Amino acid sequence: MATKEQSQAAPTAAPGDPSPQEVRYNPAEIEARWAERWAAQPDLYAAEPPSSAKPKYYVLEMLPYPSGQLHMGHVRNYSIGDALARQMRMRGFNVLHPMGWDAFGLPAENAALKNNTPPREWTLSNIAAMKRQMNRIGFAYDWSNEITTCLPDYYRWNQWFFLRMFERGLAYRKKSKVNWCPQCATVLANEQVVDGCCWRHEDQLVDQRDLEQWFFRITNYAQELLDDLSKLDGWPDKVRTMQRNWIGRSEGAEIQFDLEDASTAHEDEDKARKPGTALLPASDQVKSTGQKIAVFTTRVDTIYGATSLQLAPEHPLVKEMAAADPALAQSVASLLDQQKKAREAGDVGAIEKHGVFTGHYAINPFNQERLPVWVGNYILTDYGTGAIMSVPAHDERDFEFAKKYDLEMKVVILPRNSNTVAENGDREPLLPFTTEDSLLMNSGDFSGHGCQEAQQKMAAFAQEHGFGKPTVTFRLKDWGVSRQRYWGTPIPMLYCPKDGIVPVPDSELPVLLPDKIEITQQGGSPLAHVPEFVNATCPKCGGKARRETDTMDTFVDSSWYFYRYCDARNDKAPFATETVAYWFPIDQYIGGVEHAILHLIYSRFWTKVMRDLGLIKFSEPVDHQFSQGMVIKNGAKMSKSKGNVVSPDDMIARYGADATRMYSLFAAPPDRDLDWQEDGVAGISRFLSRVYRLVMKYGERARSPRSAAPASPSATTQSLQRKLHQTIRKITEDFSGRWHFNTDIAAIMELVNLVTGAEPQIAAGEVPDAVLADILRTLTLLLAPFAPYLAAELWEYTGQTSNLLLTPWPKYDEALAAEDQIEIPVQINGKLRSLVHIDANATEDQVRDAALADEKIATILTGKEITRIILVPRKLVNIVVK
RNA sequence: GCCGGGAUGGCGGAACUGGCAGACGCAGCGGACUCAAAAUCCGCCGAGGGCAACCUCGUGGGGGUUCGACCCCCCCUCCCGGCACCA
Repeated sequence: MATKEQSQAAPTAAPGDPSPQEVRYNPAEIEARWAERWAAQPDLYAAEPPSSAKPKYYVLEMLPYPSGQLHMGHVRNYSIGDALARQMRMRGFNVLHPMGWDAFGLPAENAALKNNTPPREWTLSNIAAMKRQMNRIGFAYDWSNEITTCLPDYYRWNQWFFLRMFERGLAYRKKSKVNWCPQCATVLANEQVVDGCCWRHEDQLVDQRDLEQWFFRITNYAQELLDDLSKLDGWPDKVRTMQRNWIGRSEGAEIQFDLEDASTAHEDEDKARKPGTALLPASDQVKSTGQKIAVFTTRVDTIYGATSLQLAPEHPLVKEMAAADPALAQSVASLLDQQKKAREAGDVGAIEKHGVFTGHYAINPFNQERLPVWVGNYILTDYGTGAIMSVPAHDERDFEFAKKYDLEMKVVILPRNSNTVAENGDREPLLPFTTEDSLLMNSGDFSGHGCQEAQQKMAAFAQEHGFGKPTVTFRLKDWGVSRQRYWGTPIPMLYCPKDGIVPVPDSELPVLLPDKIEITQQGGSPLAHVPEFVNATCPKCGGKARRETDTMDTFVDSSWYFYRYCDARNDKAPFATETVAYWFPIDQYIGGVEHAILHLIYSRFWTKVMRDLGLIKFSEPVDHQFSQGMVIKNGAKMSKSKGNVVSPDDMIARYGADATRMYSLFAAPPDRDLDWQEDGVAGISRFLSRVYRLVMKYGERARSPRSAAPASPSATTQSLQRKLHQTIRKITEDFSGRWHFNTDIAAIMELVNLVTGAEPQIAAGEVPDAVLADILRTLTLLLAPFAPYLAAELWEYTGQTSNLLLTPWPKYDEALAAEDQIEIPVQINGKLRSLVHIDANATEDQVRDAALADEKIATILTGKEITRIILVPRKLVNIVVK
């Protein structure tokens, strides 16, 4: 692929002996020329089919939303992946390195409103622009597998999966309270609500609305999603911890409390409204209403300390009670109102606790005590059963609440090493003692047991007697996927007056998203205003049916896109099973940590569903996951609102793509935040310029070596070769896991500095041309993953005609890399006092003798008594004296 | 509050397994080249002291383990990220 004409077309690349002034690194010219050559070979970076004899390697970067502009975060993400993909290819792997577009989503609709541009056009032109940018930077993508999620050949498979999930009960419809963003005019998943606000509109408080919605039953997989985290050794602990917390497994017990019949419960209304005094044993006359209140607790061992039940304001029983009690209805309403106001005032997390006594009592099944039933604003509706038993003595929140409303507290847990209540204080708060070394008291037959033991016994007891059971609760909730938006995948469902909810038959897929639609700001689903879309025929009865007008959450698109990359043009199935079996799991996935819980949980869920559908045979899609740090500037994440955005285009125009991407790898290790400093890019550009001039200067000697290697190499030759092989070793080892590209680039700089420093010796003929040629070519190969344009240019200049991308990665020679002389620090009492130079193979005795013989050391040691000498082979000598 | 991650020169960072703290780059200073500037090249560049050889101090703070600690242990401060009334 390298042609003489092209390299000679470069004004600075004329062979001969250009003087330094004439040779100038011109990235714009070099990069434009190579970009053109690469563009002419569309399959340059294509993966080989599964029949390839090479081992496979799937490197994946998170696909971008096509906003129209790459930002520095993308550049960093993709530079990491590209360096890896290029190196793995040079190391002989069959590399799949695809790219695509997460192309559905709200911004397209907003743009449509603003500029009157159809979302499809807007999106596709953004994609074209970003693809140009990516090619300009020189990312080695296999575009033959490009996917665009907003096109029917992709989203039809979203619909296909939806139908499969519907068949298995994994997609279901229910009316539920959902998070509603007034600005987006749509529902948000729990994962898209941040601090009570919309993830896209930081100041927009999320409303709660009751809507019929489609859900994916991700909770069916909660335990497996949790368990499998421990197998993901190639994932950062941070991400695994975040997912573990998000899934939020709690072991405990569910206990049923009988609700007392209000008509017989209390004769004295006043007394009833002061529930603190009402903790009486249930008398025989008390009748159960037959209604039960189920409570979830992780501390059933404290149940003898329960002094009330607390229901969430939205609890169904509260609604029932309020219906019969206008005063209560009013109180509950004001409770909710207060809560809403507090949230609007910006309170997130815990707000002040309020509660209302319902006038009802429930019976503690363990001791038959009557417990007043309250409504508490601190009880979460959608966690556990939406009701708790309140144990003020041993729970901080219950304590706070009980103090405020003057409810009784009963101490039932004592630390093992104390005997009396007094010793632990009636002091406040009587907070939960650690369960390991505490015992139950005042707990009937369970008194004296350790907490953990009691928890098991009491849950079992409840189960035996039919009023409870051990249970596990998850924080994770089912994934609400309905969105009242236009620009998304239509949900392939029909509503027939006769047959109810009817799935669209596979043969009618895809349900096409209509192109012609007027986007307006009115609430609800835009598709509902398109009669051609809404009006359909019921496949069961042939009568009129109405189409579902909501579209799918765009996280559906990204939950399985990396499977489609393996077989993107398949029109019979989402992918061919064998092809995916070859490429999966993804060897390395790289992306921002902001996707640690949303995307990375959904896609794990999707994989497990696909396994259960028989499409794949494994349970986890990603072998190694890497979360790169953010790109920040002046101490803040780059953002339009902060005005600290640096445009990749600017950087490329000024310093070239090589310098820009290389700086993004040099300025910090990839997992840490990167502080963007333009002077640093200039520094990399200077370095590349030095490399360029060096190769230009000696390229001719590399092309046609005149001097052969002499029998015994000069000291300069040896030191250059040593450094060269040390550098190959360092970078090769680093790529297999450590990924400290910043120090790899620094190592290349050191090598270049050493060669530059040896120019007088090179000029004096001390370094044979063959060695020089080897150094320059190897340097070029080492540079290739980081600065592919310059590497390609120099590779050709040194007379190589092979495709750099497929040229084998250099191998290092341990013998050449080995130091023959080493420097050993000599310490006295741990303080550095001298350095001795000694043969690398010196024995311990020789090292010790050399250290003691050292002039400085000998002087300091005069008159001192040596008590010990510590000798670390090849590392140091430490002489301990009195 | 809970769970992660972090704090090293003027700045970004290096030191891989407890063994020379500050690699590499940026900024700065001095010099060469130039009529001059840019570019390039060479030198210096943690703090304090000393004419110098050198000495002392130094990795957020305090303690500890060790012949030896940026690294391990205990306590504390601050910064970043995630979760947050999850019973």
